[in-house]
Amino acid sequence: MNDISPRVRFAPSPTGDLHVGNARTALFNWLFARRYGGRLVLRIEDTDRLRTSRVFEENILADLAWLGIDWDEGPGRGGPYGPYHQSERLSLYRECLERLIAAGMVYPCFCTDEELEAERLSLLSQKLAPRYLGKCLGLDEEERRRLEASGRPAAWRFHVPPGLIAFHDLIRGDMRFAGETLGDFIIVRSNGIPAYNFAVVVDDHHMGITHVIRGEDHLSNTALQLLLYRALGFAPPRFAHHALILGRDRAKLGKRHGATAVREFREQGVLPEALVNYLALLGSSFEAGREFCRREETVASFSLDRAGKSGAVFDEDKLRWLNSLYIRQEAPEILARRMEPFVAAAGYGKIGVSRLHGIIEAVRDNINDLTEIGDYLRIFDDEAYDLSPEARAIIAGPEAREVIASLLALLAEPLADDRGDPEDREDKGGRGDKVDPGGPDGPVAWEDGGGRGGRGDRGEPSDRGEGKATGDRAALGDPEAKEDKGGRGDGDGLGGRGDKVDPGGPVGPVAREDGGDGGEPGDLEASARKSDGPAFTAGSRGGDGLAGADDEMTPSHYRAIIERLAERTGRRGKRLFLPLRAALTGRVKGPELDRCFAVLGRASLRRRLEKALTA
RNA sequence: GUCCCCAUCGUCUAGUGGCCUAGGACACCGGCCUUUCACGCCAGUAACCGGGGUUCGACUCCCCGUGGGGACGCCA
Repeated sequence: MNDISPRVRFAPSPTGDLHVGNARTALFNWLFARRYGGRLVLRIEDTDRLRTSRVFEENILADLAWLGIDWDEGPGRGGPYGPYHQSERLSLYRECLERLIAAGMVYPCFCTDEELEAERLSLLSQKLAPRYLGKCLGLDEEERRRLEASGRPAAWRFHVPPGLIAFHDLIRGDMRFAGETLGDFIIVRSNGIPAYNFAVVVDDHHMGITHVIRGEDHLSNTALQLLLYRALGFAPPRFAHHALILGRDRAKLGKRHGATAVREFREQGVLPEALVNYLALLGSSFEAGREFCRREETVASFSLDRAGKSGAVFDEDKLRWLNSLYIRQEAPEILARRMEPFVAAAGYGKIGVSRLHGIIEAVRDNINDLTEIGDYLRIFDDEAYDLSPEARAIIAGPEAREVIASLLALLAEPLADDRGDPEDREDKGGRGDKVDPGGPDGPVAWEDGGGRGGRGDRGEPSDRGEGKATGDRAALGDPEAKEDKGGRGDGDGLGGRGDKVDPGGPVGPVAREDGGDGGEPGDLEASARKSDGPAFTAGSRGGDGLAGADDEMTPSHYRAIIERLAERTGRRGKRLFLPLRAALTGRVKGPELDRCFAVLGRASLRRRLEKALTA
């Protein structure tokens, strides 16, 4: 075993959910261990019998796992320094206590809570620091024996010797405390269970911890612990105290500041990668002013001396911003899987995979957290179709009705007209819009693809980079395809009202247009955006109102249709789009309209337009 | 109250004596792009807590104030 490699630990007490502050401490330790090839020990500090709960412990472990913070030794993993629950290490503490008793460095204290409280108040009223004055230290043998005989339980206090206690903190520099100001503290309670400072020292030493990285709120405990190391003859580890996370009011982040538990963020649709990124960034900084930094890179560049010394306010806006970045570049399959619980929560648990992918691809640029998918699922759900007051107001205008009616008419026209040969457009290079939807100037869009690197998903270009032609079923390079039962390639006719036809449906490739090549690290934030989505074609039946499009019209087809609509009505811009958006989605904002069209499909489109007209 | 820590835009930060007329990001505000909102792109508003030193020269070093935070439990 090499003594060079550091051993750090994260030691939560299972008395509540994992708080982001603690999660950040855990992350720092994890980062430190990974960065320097050390080991992370997870130790459960369950010495507070009343508040400790098994459920909390399980939740904490689950939250750490969710964050991707794994430990090398500890619950569930074992290790050579176990057990890893303090409640199972009582004999060890007992031994150490005996040694201190033998050395005469501790004494039994018979003071009651009331006595202690009275002393505290008295000191406070004299404007003195509240601390134990050592009443029981002066007990003579006889009194001591009498108290013991009376059955009064005694706690053990460590007698703090006068003198300077100095140490070097890896983050804050040289630190010094005067022993005189400390007051004797309890190391073993009257119920025989060790108190925090004692258990920590005994465990950190016996577990071979080399670096203690924890919050600044433990700074003053360090002095006490150092005294214990000295008394026990243990070599102390190195210490690093990071600043705390603050709430908007600059006070230590707590319950009154809203969401503070990792669990809550998870429920709010925050991705673990985003939270980890944010926590690593908070009160610190990556090199070169980077903000978006994946785990691996964070590990590679991690250093204790990049940690700031002052408290940092937790900024949910920034967390959400990072989250939106991760949502936008996450591989579709993974994103879809992450969305599952939220989709189910919105009541669409049975939606078809390809259908879901289509919707996700259409809206991912519009959402900042996973819960927002619910809204969009509803928008695309025919059964939930409903006009918001704003939408209703827009549709009420005669001009709007005219636009809607025109689109309806246009949709009724022979398909041949607006359907083109979709193949190829979104090929990697982006160029391709051949489509030519029946009109002279076909859509000229999608010219962006070209030089812009893609969305820079460093790492997993292949999963999404291959823009696939849409019309062609064969092209489903979509890995997810298999999940769609029987993606048999039915004819492309729109003849069949999709519902019945082919449940598995042609799976629209979920890929995005961009070339996966782009992405040098760092360009994500500036990556190219617009892409013409895939054809959100026919979907599997969901059993809910999200049957899916009944044809294979792609966004580009619809662009062409919209173009013609513009010609016919002479309306452009918001005078054209707003009524359409309102009528189709019932909302005034949302994903690009052509994508919405494609997701809905022609039949649904018509039904909605008709409904809007009669609304 | 005592002890300890901290102090650059609203927020997170870069800055380690001259490169600073202080840089980046979020948020905000404009503009552009998109035949619409959003996304994206471009630009803008906005900070060195105060006072003394040290120095040829301080955001950077020292001291004192002030402000904020943390700790003062038989919680961890």
